[in-house]
Amino acid sequence: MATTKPAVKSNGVPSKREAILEAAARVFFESGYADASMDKIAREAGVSKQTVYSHFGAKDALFGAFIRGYCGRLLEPILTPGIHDKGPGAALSGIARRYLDLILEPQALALFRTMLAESGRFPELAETFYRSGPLVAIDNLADYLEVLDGEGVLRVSEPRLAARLFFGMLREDFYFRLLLGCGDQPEKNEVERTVRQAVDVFLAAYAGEG
Amino acid sequence: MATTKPAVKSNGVPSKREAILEAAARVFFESGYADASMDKIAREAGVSKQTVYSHFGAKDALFGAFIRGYCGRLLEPILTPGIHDKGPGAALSGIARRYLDLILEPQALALFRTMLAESGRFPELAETFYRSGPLVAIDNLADYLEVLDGEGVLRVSEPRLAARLFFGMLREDFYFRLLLGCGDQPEKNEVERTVRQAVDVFLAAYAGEG
DNA sequence: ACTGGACTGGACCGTCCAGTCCAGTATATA
DNA sequence: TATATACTGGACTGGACGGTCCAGTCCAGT
Repeated sequence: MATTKPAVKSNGVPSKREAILEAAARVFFESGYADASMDKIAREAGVSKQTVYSHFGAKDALFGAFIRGYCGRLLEPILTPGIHDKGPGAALSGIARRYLDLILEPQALALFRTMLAESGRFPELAETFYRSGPLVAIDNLADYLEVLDGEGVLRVSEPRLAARLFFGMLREDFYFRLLLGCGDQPEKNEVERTVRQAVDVFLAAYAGEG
Repeated sequence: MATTKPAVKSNGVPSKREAILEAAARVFFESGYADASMDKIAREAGVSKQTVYSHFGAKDALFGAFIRGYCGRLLEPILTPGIHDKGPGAALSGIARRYLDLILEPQALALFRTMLAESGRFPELAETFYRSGPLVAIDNLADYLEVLDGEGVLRVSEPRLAARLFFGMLREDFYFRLLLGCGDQPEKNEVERTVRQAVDVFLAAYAGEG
């Protein structure tokens, strides 16, 4: 049933389909999957319920479209090229800051919480999410580490594992606190302190004797 | 209405209250909060629905009792004394292994997933969970690191942050994969590899020049 | 023999929600 | 102007679930 119209009509007005997707995003972000109602999504989109159903067929399909739409955009801010030519310290710090900014943002937290809650219901979606989110970040850093190893700047025998440890350090504990909803957004300098410490640890460990 | 009977009667037969709590644990582990039905819990407990309600009053109260009951038991296996007198490498490895065994266990994963999903509905419970789970582990390791720093074995200027980074490294990535339900339980040697690498990184970083 | 309290089993209520149906309206195209 | 298409709005179905109610059973203690 899902039509294949363009997201935005030639006249610049977003199509109904687009309006529904945006409303769905808002509602899913706010309520998760189970507590989001199709009535509310229709109301938010300024569209009748039937229109929602003729575009997306069912709630889970709408949810799938929403997730897939977001996964693509997730990592754009991290994958900025050109940060690699300032030396490993600056590069790692830059990657770290960008990564934390991304995953600590309330919307990203809400999305991740929702994915966790519904991973049982949507195993394939969880997989998609993982592949287009966390995994890409790891792969990217691992590639960079491999280059550094090749140049002899660092000694990293297992770049993928090292990358995973690095991101793990960054998330450290307040990622969980935020997911659990205890504790507020961290202060700028808390983030900075974590970044500095993690980068220091990482560089000290992989400097020469690795 | 909640009676204060002993968990197990003098004749060794578990009381109804106990049976209900056990059934609730099973059902909540399996289905989370929202998808668990009171009818099912009553059925599993071999008890009438009314009995459940006369013991616990409401679904959220039953859930609270269940969570609080588990929080206490969570960390017992980590806090084994006597691992500290084998040198930092062995001690850290021991702590790391125990920690991973604990958090990667399916039941613990299910509990954590449920807590994340319901943290919005039960903020106080989430806080309780955090305090009696992750926080205790961090505090414990931080204390130990402070001792090591005092003895001059390591140079750890911020023990709490260091502890958080250490546990973060251990969780690295497969904790997320497991939470998301993609990827199976890790092999024994995968765990071992992560432990070794994390301990190496940590020791290298905090060895002398800290 | 009687009492009081725990328990059963099942009917029942109100609510919420996904998904369907339909009669009517706007719009664009031919 | 006629016809097809997209859409509206609201009524409706069917089912799940939390929670209540109640008639009746069981049993320990007096």
